[in-house]
Order: sequence, then C-alpha cells, then structure tokens
Amino acid sequence: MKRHQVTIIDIAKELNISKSTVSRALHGHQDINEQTKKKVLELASRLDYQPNLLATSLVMSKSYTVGMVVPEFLTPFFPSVIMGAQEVMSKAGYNVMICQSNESYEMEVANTKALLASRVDGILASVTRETRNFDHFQALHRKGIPVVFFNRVCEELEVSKVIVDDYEGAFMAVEHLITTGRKRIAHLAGPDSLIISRRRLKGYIDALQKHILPVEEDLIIQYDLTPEKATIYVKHLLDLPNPPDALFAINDPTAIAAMLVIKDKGLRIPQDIAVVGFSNDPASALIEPGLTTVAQPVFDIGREAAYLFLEQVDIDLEEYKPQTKVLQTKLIVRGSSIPHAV
Amino acid sequence: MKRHQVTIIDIAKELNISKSTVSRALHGHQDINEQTKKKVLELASRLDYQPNLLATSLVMSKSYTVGMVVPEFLTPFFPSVIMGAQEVMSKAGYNVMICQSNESYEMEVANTKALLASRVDGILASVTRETRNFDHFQALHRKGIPVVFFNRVCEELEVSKVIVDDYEGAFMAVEHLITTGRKRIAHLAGPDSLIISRRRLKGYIDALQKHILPVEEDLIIQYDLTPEKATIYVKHLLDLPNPPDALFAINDPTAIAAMLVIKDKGLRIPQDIAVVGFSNDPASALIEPGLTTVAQPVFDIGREAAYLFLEQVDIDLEEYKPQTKVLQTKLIVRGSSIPHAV
DNA sequence: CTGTTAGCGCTTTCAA
DNA sequence: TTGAAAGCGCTAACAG
Repeated sequence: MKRHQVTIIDIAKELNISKSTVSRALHGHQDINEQTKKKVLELASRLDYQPNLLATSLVMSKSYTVGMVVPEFLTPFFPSVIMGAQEVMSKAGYNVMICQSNESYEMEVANTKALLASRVDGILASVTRETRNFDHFQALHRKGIPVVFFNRVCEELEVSKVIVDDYEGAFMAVEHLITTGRKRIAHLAGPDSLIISRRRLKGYIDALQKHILPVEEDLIIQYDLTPEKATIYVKHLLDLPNPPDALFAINDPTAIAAMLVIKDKGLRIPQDIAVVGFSNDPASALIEPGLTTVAQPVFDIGREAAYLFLEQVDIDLEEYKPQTKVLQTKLIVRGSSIPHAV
Repeated sequence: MKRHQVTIIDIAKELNISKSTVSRALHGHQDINEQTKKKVLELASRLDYQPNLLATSLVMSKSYTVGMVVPEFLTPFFPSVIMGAQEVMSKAGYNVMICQSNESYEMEVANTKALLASRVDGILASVTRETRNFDHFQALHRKGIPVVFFNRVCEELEVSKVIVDDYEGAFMAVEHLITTGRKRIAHLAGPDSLIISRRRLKGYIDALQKHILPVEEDLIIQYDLTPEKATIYVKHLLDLPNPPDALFAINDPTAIAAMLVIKDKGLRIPQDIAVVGFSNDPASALIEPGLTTVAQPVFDIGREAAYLFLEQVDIDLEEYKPQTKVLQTKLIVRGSSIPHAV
C-alpha cells in the first residue's frame, strides 16, 4: 500500500545531479557548492524528504540506536530510569528502543534477540526476577555489543553496571527501625537470584548484628516478588506466635501490599508494627500512614547507564575496562515507622 | 569495534553454496533439499547467526515494526495500553517501538520523525496535552503509513481511533454524586485541546442538567494537567465563598492531588466534600479513603488499537475506511464519595 | 533443487 | 566541486 517514500535518488533526478552530491549536501560536507547545496536542501524540505535510517545503518554498520530492556514498567521506577537514559542518549544523537520483558525470562531473551536483529549499537538492561541464565547477554557481549546493566545486574558478566548502594540503604532502614525501639524486625526479601535481594538482606542482617539483635530465620522470607505471594507471607508473619514489631520490605510495592494486609487485620501502623520499604515510589507518599522508604536516584541511574554506554561505544573492546557506578540512597522517614511523622 | 556479525554469505561460503540457498533454507521454502537445509540450519545455530532486520526491511520495504507514541508513562495507564498492544502485535510478528513524548509537542514531532526514519509500518499514538497542530500525523498519513489514535485522539484526521466512552463515564460519575445528595459539584477539567476533556465536561454538564442542577461557571476549571496547577485550583475552589460539596476530576492524578489538598485543609472526605476521578489507577485504591473513579479497559484499548492497525496494514489505502472503536467504562465506587464504602 | 542477477537507499572512496 | 562505482545484508525473480 505504501507509496514510495522520497529518496535521495528522487532528489538527484529532479535536480539533474548525482545522488552522491545530494548525500553530501544533506550532510553539509565541505566540498560542496553553496548553490547546489541550497537547492538540494530546499527540494528536500519541499518533498518532506526523510532519510531512511535502515539504509544508513546498513551501510554504516551503526544504527545510532540502543535498546533498553526492563522487567516491567507499570511502576514508575523503570520509566524514570528510562527517562534519565533517554535524556542523555538523545543529546548524543541516539534513539532508544524500549523493551519490556514483563518479568519473563523468555520475553527477555526474545527482546535481546529482537534488538540484535535491529542491530542496536548497545543494550542497557535490568534483568527479570526469574533470570538465572545470562547466555543471551553473554552472546551480545561476545559479539562486541556493549551491554550496561543497571539496578538488577548480572555479577558474573564483565560489563559496566550502575547500581545503588543497596547494602547501605537497607542498613540505614533497619538501623532506623532499631533506634526507634523495634526489637523483632522481619524482612520480606526478594529472590536469591537478584543481587539486590542479597545485598539488601545483608544490610538487614548486619544492622541487626551491629545492634546485637538476633537474626531469626523465621522472620526472613525470600519470595518471588509476585504481589499475591506478598500478601500470603505477610499474613503468615502476623500469625506467628511471636509476631514481628517491624517489617522491612525489599521494595515499596511489597511494603504497600503488607500495609494493606496489616490494616486489614486491624493492627495499627506504626504502633503495632512499623513498615519500611525501598524505592520511594510516589505511592509511598499517598498511602496512610506515609511509607518510610529508601529513595534511589532514579533518573541518575538511567543517566549513568547511558554515560557508561557512550564511554565505550567508539573504542576498542579490548581497551575498555568495565566500571561499576554505585549511587547513593537516602532514607525517607514517614509515618509508617514513626507516629506523627508526615 | 564491532566484530563483523555473521551473515548469510559467511554461511554460504562455509558450505560452498549460494546465499540464495541459505536464505531459502532459513525461511523453510519448499523447493529445498532436506540435506542442505539441515546443514544450513545447523551451521546457522552453531555460529549464532542472527538475521539483519535492517537489510531485510530495506529490501522488503517493510520493517515489521510499529511505533507507539505516548505522552507519558510514569502513571500505569499508558504502560498498560502498551502491554495490550504489544500482546497482539507480537503475536502478529511485529515489534513495537515505544516512544514517550513527555507531554511535549516538540518531542512528539521528533518521535514521529524518528519512527518514520526507522521506516515503521505504522504508528499508534496518543497526543500530548499541548498538541494543537497535527501536521506530523497528517504527513505520515499522506505517506500511506497507517496511524491509529487511542485515548487522546485527533478528531480532524480521517484515521482509525480507539477511545472510551468518556461522555458516558463522566455522566455516570456525576450522576452518582447527584443521587448521593451532592448539590454543588465542581469539575476540574483538562485543556480544551484534548477531546477527552471536552467529552468529560459535556458528560458533567448534561448530568447536572438532567437533574435540574445549575451549571456554575466558577465551579468549572479547565487546566493544563500539570500537577502543581491542580493544587492551586483546588485551593481556589475550597476558598470560594460558597465552596463545592463535591469534585469531579478529569483523571485520577488530579483527583488524588485534590484529596491531598482537601485533607491538608482539615476537611473530611466524603462528608465535607466528595471526590471522583477517572481511570482507576492503582493508586486510587491505596489512598484513604479509596477514590471513586471511572475504570477504563486499559489493555483492551491497546489491543483494539493493534487490531485496527493490522486490519489496514496490508490493504490499499483507498480501500480502507477508518473506524472508531468506543469502549465502555465502569464506575468504581469507593469511600471518597460514600462514607463507609471500601 | 540451486546459482546468478538485480536492487532496496545510502555512504564513501576514487577519478575526473 | 561532482559523478561513477562498489558495497552494506538480504530477497526474489529468472534461468538452468
């Protein structure tokens, strides 16, 4: 159905010049007659000429496009990261192809394949909660395509990464609970496959130990981050013979799900049980009481990932030493941990 | 830096056959020797051959990619629509390129240009709150590239659209407020440029008139959907000598912003003032009291948009008659309009 | 069943 | 300053 789109050949014919000249005029090469250049530009805009990126990319072996694959984007966390990355990428003349794996390993693999087929110049990725095999990223890396992980990274791969100081954030959060008088702090943790889970868990444990509090196995629950499971496990924790007086959740959605269960049970937050999350999603300020949480510099995560890509895109694979940027977190105290706080 | 990626020529050389044969083997054409086919497939997978979509698209003048441009994706509304569209597009063998215009007209224009440069086969779009000129979409349409609008559509363009019954939704919402005893219902409306604003406003007015309630100019405020402005206008409404006893907001973010202002002022929701939103964002169930709102079938919006694209992609431009799908909304009653509701 | 050829739209030497 | 020619990776007639 498509009418033939305008090409440089159309312009060349119309002007009785060669397509090479048109190409040069369009790109403002130096050795070009001002007259012809002007004519070309005029005609191009009159015909609404749009360069065919497919053709350019093919001949240049460079698409000026990077792929971004995120596990979900219903929560504002990843969209914010994407916006940060887009900001710096578009300034650098790159397009960003956004893929969403929907927390499915298979989708993630399909996404990376599709991006590879589109010959992206690089990939910025955060893996799904079920990804345990990283061959698809390994393959990209072997093919010389820069990969930058952010947030949910793969430790084994020797590529650049941007993460936040999950350990420190978790430590602060739990220490805050301890110094405000909590004795039995439960932790609803993420799956062991995600490094962020392991690091936040470590922060939790170390904070307890620093303050000489016991680390109790049955107060630590690792789960797969599906919302329904969160509800089940929180109920389980509350029904314990000796229930916790505080809960540190791996992320805000988990914490919010927990708060709903707690309120539903008629328990008071924070009097009966305090809750702390991680991420500072906008929803954490809406719920009542406000959710105490660990804020991450979302836009910066995206920006830094983009910078790390740009640093390596035009240099030799061998010359590049992967880097890991660690961004700082910040504790946001609200009413879910301290009565009468905001 | 990029090592040369494996091509069909590499495979052909290795096997001492022609690249056409390789191409045929890869695509399972009928006239191909089972033996050679098997050898090709084996070698291809051994070398981790990935077809170059750029080349294929170029020669076929078809990219099997559609672009989606949305005004924002920090709120789950558009991401959900995207997921719906992605579901049907990927089943049909298409990739989806997601662009986010950040509510900026200029970004939107840039997005469409970039998609055109990537030679997408079609575009599914929802315009920004500031878009008043639609030449960029007009241009696509003239070039024979199918455009499907959803949610925030352009009425003037003769292309397919999917919308929800905004009028009906608004009418139901306001009628609900009236039948639960509200007399002075304010409306925080969207900008006049968006048809959804106009239709929801009309639903509001007609509901009032049906119930013989006056339509008061100073209870209707049109605004540009920026969060800060919402706050200002709600304060203004509350400070009126004769303040409203109910507020119907153009969407949930606006309604939630309003609730925060109202609570901040020490007024009770819904006793002093009832609030109703539009969209049924997840946050509307989290805030207290729960926000009464009009639910839209978000995934279906995306799915329908995708179907409308697929219907027209392979037929002649002249043969296709644009359609408008209107999906139904549903009123979700929560505590912000009725005491003791959920 | 397979190879040869042309061409998709573009950039880039190399000559003129 | 410009044109001719080659080639990016692939598909699709057209012969054989």
